Amino acid sequence: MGRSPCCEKDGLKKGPWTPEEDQKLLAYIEQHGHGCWRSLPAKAGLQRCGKSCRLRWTNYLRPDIKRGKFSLQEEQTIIQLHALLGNRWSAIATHLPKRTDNEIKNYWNTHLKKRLAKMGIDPVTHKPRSDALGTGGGGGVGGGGAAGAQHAKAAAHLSHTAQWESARLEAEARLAREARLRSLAASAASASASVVSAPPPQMPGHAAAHRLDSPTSTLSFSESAALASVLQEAHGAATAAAAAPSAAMQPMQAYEEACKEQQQQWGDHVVNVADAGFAAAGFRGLLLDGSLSQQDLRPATRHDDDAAEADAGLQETEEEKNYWDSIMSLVNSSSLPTSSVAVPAPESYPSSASLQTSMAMPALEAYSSPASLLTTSVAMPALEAYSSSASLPTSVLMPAPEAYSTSSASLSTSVVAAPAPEAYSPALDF
DNA sequence: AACGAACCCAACCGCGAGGCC
DNA sequence: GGGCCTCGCGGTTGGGTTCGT
Repeated sequence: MGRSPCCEKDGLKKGPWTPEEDQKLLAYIEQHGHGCWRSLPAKAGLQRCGKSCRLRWTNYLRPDIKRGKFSLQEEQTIIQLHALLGNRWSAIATHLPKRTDNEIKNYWNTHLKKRLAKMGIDPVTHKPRSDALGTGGGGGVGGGGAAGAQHAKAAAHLSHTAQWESARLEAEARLAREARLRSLAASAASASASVVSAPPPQMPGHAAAHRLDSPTSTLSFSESAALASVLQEAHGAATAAAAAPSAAMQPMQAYEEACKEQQQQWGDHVVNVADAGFAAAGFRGLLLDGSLSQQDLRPATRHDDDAAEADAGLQETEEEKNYWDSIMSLVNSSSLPTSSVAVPAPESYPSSASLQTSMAMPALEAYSSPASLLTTSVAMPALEAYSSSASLPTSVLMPAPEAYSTSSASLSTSVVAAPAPEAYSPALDF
């Protein structure tokens, strides 16, 4: 309450910015940097509060801002990250180079939210709408209870995953910032051979040169690449899984319809239904369990004893499946930048279990040094290391958030402590 | 052509976190 | 340790534009 008024001083202008004001602000920042936002308006000759100036700069005038329509890949990224992070727009923005959190937020609210709603998906929970009817009232005692328990478990997993991802993002952000600072310091000290790799293409090089960095663009490349690698590998594993006996796949006609609709609505992208289905299984499993769901992959036959329970569970997961199928179909239909991200061949993932191994290690490796965050090719481990069908314990795959403490040193330590891929023997198979 | 509804997006507002004194 | 200040974030607003009748 003791807060000092920011924009309430008399004489300070509010509302839309004029071109003259933009020019003044731009000229001042290009010459001096923004420094202290509070004192900037007076120095720049603007009748605005510092907050307004900062907003105008970060959301509109910043030179490293891409304007215009969002690409399909950007939409996918937003949807997927929103499922993980919720309304943490700034965190989401770090994955989308040249997009501001405000722009993403607006795009979500005006486009994506409605689109998901149209598809019958709750944009808040990212679960099918009908889900609420099944579990909300707690009406079903028998099968509904089992389904509800499963759902709660899945939700808990998802929540845990989101927390972990959140902690990971923060750790990566810190590391990336440190790495870039080191990089800048190194290049300033010596113009000779570069110690750390050059800034990635998406990085606003000129902004860095002018010390006009956006606070939200520090790790866009590394994080995007890391995300892309995970998704790409999920896809790769799914492709391999699709080569397995056809009995392993459940019919998904509704999903096929959704895919067709999406193809019409979202653009003319090729969607391999079987492929996407398994990719969905993989990605959904990753989100909910940190592993591929056996239910998704096992043959249709099962024991009679747990048939009823499994039916209930299936009904539950079928809805989730629809959602993640639709998301994964988008992933499937897009072309990820394979040139920048080393992607293992699908053959490297002979089973669902190996998916766990392969998906975990690149991410872990990526944290092994701050510099590696800027060069994803360095981060990728040897593919042969992941050919075994061994599954990894979740604790190894996903270190507890505490492992990603504020210091990069402790992060590195925790990563180094993880066993080498070879250490994951087939004995761990389920 | 006119009007209202719906949509879009830049900008504002309030709050919390972190740093500094 | 506590208060103040600055900054960044997320939710919300409101004015301009587009669409439908």
